[in-house]
This record gives sequence, structure tokens and C-alpha cells, in this order.
Amino acid sequence: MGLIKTEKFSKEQNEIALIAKVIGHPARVAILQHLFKINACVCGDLVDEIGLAQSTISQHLKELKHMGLIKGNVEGTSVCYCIDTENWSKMKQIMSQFLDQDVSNSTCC
Amino acid sequence: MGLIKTEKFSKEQNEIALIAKVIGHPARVAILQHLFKINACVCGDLVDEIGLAQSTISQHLKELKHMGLIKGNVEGTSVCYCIDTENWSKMKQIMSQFLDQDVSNSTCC
DNA sequence: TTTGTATATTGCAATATTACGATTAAGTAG
DNA sequence: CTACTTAATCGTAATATTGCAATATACAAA
Repeated sequence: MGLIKTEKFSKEQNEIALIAKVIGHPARVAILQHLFKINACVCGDLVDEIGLAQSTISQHLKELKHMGLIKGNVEGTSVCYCIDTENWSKMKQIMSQFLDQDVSNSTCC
Repeated sequence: MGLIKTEKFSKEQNEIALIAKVIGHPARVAILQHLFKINACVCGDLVDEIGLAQSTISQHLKELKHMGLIKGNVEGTSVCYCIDTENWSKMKQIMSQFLDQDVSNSTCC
């Protein structure tokens, strides 16, 4: 079917999955890393930086923006992107809580 | 095309994306959470726990095993699954390093 | 206004993912 | 052996994702 049965899972489980999913593509990882590295706004050199078509990058940016991980400000004819620090922190906390589950006393297998 | 151009990205970027991708489905999140909660082997009640078909759960388990996040031991007619703690720690470190990128001095946008 | 530049959107084609039923494989119990 | 249980695999249908070219939009400069 290709259709995820979200109704079978908790809100938290769906949220974790959605966050992970948006990070689950190397182009989006690369975009985020670049925005962190520059540590400021970036106005469109992402297409050169990553080797994909302009329309493809634009689509990935849209997804990142939709999940709230980045912000985009229009500056004349170009658009200025950067990490949405507030949402990034929230997202980080949700993921960290999931990743940090204690694993010490698993004496099985 | 539906085909990711992995050759355009670094090994690290692809690795982060692969890890995130496998977590990017609520059923797999639920499986992992259950294994952590039980904190021991679980032998097939995952199908009851989560409301998906046995073959679907089996497929998700396969993906988690393939990424090394869980281990499966055959015990008679059933199979015993648990978190692969060593690999989980490695994965956690890779993801944490990505998530913990400093975000403080972004004065843009 | 016309031209140029930067980004978004649209419309595909190719491939991937999700889910399930049916079947298979492998073990256990009688 | 047969019957039963459990889990993996196969086949298939429905939907999603990825990527690109072409086009549209929006602004700036001449």
C-alpha cells in the first residue's frame, strides 16, 4: 500500500518518526550541516554546494521548512535560509529522549 | 526517479540519513520502545502489541536487524529479539553528534 | 518596459516503501 | 508420522519519494 497506518501508533511515536524521516535523506542532512557550518544565513549557494538540480533542492528545503527545522526570509530576489534554533532545540530534545533510553541491564540474547 | 544519489554525499551524511530513515517509521519506533520497556527478550507479542500483520512486523524487524539496532535469537519455534546495545550506543553517538551542533550565535533571519 | 536573476511550482518517470494474504520453513507435541 | 505453532519469505497492490526539465513567479536593474 505504501501508506503508513499512523492511527495505530501514539502521537509521540508518530512525531519521532516524522522528525527522523525528514533527517532520513542525505541531501537534507547536507543542507542542515551546511547551515550549521556557515552559522548564518545562506542565500542560495546550496545548489552549487550539493550537486542536485535547483528544483530538487527547493523541494528538500520545503520539507525542512514544513517540519520547522529551518526558516526562510525573502531578501529581494533571493531567499535567506537558516536553522530555526527554537524548533531545532525542541526536536533535539524529543529525539534525545528517545535515543537515551537506558539499555544497561539487557541480559538477553 | 525515487532513487537517492548517495554518491553526491559524504559517507557520514549517508550514514546519518540511513540511521534516521530506519527510525523514520512509527512501527519501528514502537518496536524499539517496546524492546526497551520490556528490557528483555520478546518473542512475538510484538504483533499483538502493535496492530499490524505478522508479515509486516517481520519486515520491520528485518530492517532493524539489518541496520544492527536489534538482535534476534532463535529459541525453539519462536525468535527472541532485543536491542543490540553495542550498536545502539554507536548509532546514538553518531546521531547525537549531528543533533548537538551548536546553534547559539545564529543572529540571522 | 524589457531583461535578467533567483526561487517555487508543476508535471512527469523511475524507483522505493508499506501492508497484507498466502505460502514456506522449522520446530514441538501428540 | 501428523497436527500445530511461530516466524520468514514471496507476490502483489497501493501509495510515497526522489529527481529533473520546464514553467511560473517575483523582484531588480537597465
